[in-house]
Amino acid sequence: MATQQRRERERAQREALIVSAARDMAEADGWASVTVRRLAERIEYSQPVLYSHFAGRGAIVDAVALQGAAELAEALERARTGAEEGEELEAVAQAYLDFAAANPALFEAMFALAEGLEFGPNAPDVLKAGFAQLYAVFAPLAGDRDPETLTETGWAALHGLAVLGRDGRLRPGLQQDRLAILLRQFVNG
Amino acid sequence: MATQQRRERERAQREALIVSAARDMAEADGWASVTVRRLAERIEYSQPVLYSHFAGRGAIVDAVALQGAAELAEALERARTGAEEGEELEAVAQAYLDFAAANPALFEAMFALAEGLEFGPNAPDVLKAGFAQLYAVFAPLAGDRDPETLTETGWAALHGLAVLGRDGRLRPGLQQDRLAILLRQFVNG
DNA sequence: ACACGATACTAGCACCGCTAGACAATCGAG
DNA sequence: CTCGATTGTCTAGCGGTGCTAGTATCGTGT
Repeated sequence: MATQQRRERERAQREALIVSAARDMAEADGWASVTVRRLAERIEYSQPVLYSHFAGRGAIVDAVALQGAAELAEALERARTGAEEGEELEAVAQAYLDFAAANPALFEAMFALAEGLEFGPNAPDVLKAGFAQLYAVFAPLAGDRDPETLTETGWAALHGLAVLGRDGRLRPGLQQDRLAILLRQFVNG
Repeated sequence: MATQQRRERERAQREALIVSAARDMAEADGWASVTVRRLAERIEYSQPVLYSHFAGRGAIVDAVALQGAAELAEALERARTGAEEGEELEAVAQAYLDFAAANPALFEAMFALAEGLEFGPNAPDVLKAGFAQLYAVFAPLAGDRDPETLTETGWAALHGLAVLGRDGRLRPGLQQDRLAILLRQFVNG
């Protein structure tokens, strides 16, 4: 019946609403302030409704993290394909740092909070897509070394810059300089 | 009076007991399982006693993080001074990764949980001491670049390797290869 | 011996994640 | 069109959390 489809559509819409509300709240006041109660009030439903969509609070965080992974992959791809020839690495790396700086709570969900977000061989496609973007710019530098290992190394270096920078553990205002240093190490190695 | 001193000594001892108990529990079952109630039961005191030592649960985490910073600084220094000439960088970098792998909960406290742990100019001495160890091995590679910025970059790269590796986001068993790649980029740059 | 100050405790607050059971709205069969 | 059945939502409440006010107890100095 058509009614059934409308139901499912509305349900999917509400699920998206939950995820985006959680994300907004986290980005505004931190993940600690994202409680199931407040989230329920925000979307104007009672708490059990949330549990009909997600297994628990953790699953909501996971959903936000997954959304973040998708957006990150997209941002990296946009940066790479939109870059001048020969400047893809700089563009992608910059996009990674920009993404982390622009969406700190989202980044936190992806790399600190999410428990059910699998990496490795069984990782969701969006994660693999993100890694593929990094691979596309790092692998050409591998030479005789394993390109995947080199990509992992480059990613980790970039990631460290992002997280330490976000937490105020590196001197502010010098992120560009650090990125320049890092990339020079990689293109010259 | 001498009694007063004994009191203070016992008090300091109990404070250390709290910190080490929290650390042990976190390392054994994760930080989520470190609740004030369980911690109180573990040290065989009631909860308010904890609050006479620390402002709250967060302050206990901070104390653990500070202890971790001290141990990390010590481990790095030991690695550096104990290394063969010319291999200080490898030794220190390896020590950093080993420390993160051996004390995941401690590392989490330091870089994800601690809220009251200041970095930058007002950072506690132990943190500066740790950075100084990194500076000692990275700065010589700076050439015409700012040695502090290069150190920050090297630290970040190393840190990224540590955290992504710890969370299972890089293929296991290849940490050595990645470190080798990373260091080669830095010594050749 | 006794009053006093320090110290630890019991009990309870508001809030958390989560869920059982009651209730209402919608659907399909006759 | 009516009436069970099913689906969906809500109210209320459980155990646990961080934290604290008020009470009792203990050791101390006079």
